[in-house]
Amino acid sequence: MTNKDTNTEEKIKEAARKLFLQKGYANTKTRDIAAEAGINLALLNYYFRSKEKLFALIMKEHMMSFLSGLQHILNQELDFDKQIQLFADSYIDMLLVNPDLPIFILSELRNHPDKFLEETQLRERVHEVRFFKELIARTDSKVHPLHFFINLISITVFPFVGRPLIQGISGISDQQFTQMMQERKELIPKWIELILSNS
Amino acid sequence: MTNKDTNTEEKIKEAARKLFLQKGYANTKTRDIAAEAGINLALLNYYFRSKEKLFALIMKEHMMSFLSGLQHILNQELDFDKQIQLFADSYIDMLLVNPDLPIFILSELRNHPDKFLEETQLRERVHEVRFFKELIARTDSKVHPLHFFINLISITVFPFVGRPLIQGISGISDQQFTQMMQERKELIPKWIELILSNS
DNA sequence: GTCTATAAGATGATAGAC
DNA sequence: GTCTATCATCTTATAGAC
Repeated sequence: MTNKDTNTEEKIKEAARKLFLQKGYANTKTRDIAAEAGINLALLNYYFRSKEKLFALIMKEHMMSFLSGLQHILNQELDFDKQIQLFADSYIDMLLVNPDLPIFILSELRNHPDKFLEETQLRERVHEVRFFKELIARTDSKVHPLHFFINLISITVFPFVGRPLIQGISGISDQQFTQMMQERKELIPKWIELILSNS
Repeated sequence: MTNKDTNTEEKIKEAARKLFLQKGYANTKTRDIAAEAGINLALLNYYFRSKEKLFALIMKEHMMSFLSGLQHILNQELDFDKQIQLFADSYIDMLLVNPDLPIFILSELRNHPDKFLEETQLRERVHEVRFFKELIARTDSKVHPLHFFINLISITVFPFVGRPLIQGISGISDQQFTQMMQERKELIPKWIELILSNS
């Protein structure tokens, strides 16, 4: 672990993370990864057998970090209100650091519909946790509780997925965009509470 | 126009629409398009010069239809409330027919950051219309009106982009998903009104 | 306009020397 | 473990016959 950064295997992974995230699987060439890592093309296959195996590794890693954040937050022993605040706050912070993560995951998920969902044990990891039980208790029976979870994820994550369109339409700068996302950390909990308490 | 469907040029375009939408630019091969169209590979280049030129055509077409719907709805001479209802209703109907459209546009937009935004004249087409003026009038000065537009787009469009995750986490069937999207046509206007009237 | 054949280059992967 | 050289295949695009 001392020379983790100069370790060849780790250098390749680091380069792969960066390029796959930026351009997706199909647009990233093994030669690009080798160049970015500053190593020879043959080493990629020596360490990871194939482009596909390397990708599966990176993809799983990204999905895990995306979901374990979700899982961790939603299982916190906090008041429901605090939990939503924590969710918006920490998830937006994470997205400001990794703005390309959602579009990467969602567009690759489209190309491999089942593969990654299965091996991530998505449902087992996020389901039946405190948050959902509380959510169900908070909603009347006329509206499916999932609607509110969808809303929470939507207004938190979509701005990052739709960023080019949002900036294209409104003309706001990168700095203004970041500023607005910061504002949403406080606004989202208010909006969600409002919607929940009037349903 | 009589034989529009048997017209070779149109057959190629139709095949390209289907495949590009489904798999994106990089994952679609010119051979796939030719096969899907039932014609020879050389004809693709005869009619459209290159894969890239054909793609640019299709992409622009999709963006236009995505945006002209938006533009048309938002410029309607209706009460603000009715306008939001019309937006949710007609946009969700469109998305139920073209569920892959948002992820296609957004992931290709990532790969060609500026190209398509410029030639679509995005801002000119959507900006300064009735809807936004009304939106600004409805909000107090403490919160940027764009937040509410982002919210409207988010809760309408994101479920389709995040569909694999949503179904993966919740385990709902395709039919249940469609059912919930139908429900959202009435729910979204209520939620948006609620948020707007309490800001 | 439409086809077959093929050029020209890109790309993933491996053999073999060091 | 790391490199160079190379293979085998895929992919876009074009030349040229019909």
